[in-house]
Amino acid sequence: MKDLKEVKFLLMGTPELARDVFQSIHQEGYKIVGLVCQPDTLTGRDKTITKPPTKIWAEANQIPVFQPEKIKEETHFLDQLDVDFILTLAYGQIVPQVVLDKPRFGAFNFHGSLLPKYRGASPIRYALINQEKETGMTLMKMVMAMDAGPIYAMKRLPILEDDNYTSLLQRFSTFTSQFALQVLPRLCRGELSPIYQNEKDVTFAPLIKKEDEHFNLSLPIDSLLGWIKGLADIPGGYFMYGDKKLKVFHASVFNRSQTHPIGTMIKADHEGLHLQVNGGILNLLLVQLEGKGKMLGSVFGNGHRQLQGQTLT
RNA sequence: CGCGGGGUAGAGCAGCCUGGUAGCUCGUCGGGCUCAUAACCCGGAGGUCGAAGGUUCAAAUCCUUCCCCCGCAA
Repeated sequence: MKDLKEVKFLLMGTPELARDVFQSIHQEGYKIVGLVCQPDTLTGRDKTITKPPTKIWAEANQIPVFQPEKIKEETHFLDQLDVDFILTLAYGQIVPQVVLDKPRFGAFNFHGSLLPKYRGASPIRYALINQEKETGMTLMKMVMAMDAGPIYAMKRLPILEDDNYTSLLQRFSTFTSQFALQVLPRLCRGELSPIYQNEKDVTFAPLIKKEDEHFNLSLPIDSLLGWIKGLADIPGGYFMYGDKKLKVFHASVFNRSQTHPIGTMIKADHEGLHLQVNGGILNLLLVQLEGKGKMLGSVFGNGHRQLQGQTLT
């Protein structure tokens, strides 16, 4: 490959993380021939049309945008394109083989885990849920099986003690941008060699479903804390208090004693909220009752002292 | 007009159904106790009850309209 600036990339990605990384690639001077992202959606109580972050960025930079409803069935947008590499990052749809075959030098994916761990839709969240000490980004060649292709490059990222999904995602943004800029020149020149994934070490990070947002009180306290971190701040997991959701965005282990039935709100006053869970007491530090605003556990407890002694489910 | 919850002192809540001189906790200010304190005791300040209109002798409370916040659904 003569000049890196002549290599034609087709980018595929939808959320903020993809936008930030794509922006770095673009600013570095790489030639972007198009962006593929999820369709616009109607969002919010007033149903306003929301464009994906990557689309907003692409439009601002005069990059052609393609938003197939189902890329499995709509690939005609490829006809007009001349593509050397496809780079995917959190696109949101399974990419069919006919698309993977389009680029001259292959389709590659940035996946937010240390493959072969956490194949699937939610690798970053699952690293938090399982209380991993580190995660990372993997550049891999795309094959039809989800996240199963050979690894071309990988970079590790430590997970901090007080990380949640929001903070970790934010660090992933700059981290992945750097990683991409380091690795793209070598990819273009064909200097990276594939390492096949060891199927024995494969684990999965499936899409987080609605019901997963309801915390499972039978889980041990550390696991529960992992779920709180993995779901915060968006969408935020919850316990049920009566028929209302009580979201918990931040919590800590108060102690590891078990003196009450699981789910008992041992303490609810201006000093805080203490919830008995399996194997310890959780100090709920940032909560939100359905219909109300987000507030500190101590502030919420101050106005809801009747919660003391009640049971969450 | 997608469904639902809510807007009451600086903060978080109760009161509203069954109209009648606005209450609780925290904070704040002053005093007391104490070696001391974020602890405890006593006292005070602070509210046009989201906005406008209506019903009534009387509206936080009932009716109408509007504004704003939040959960869900998409």
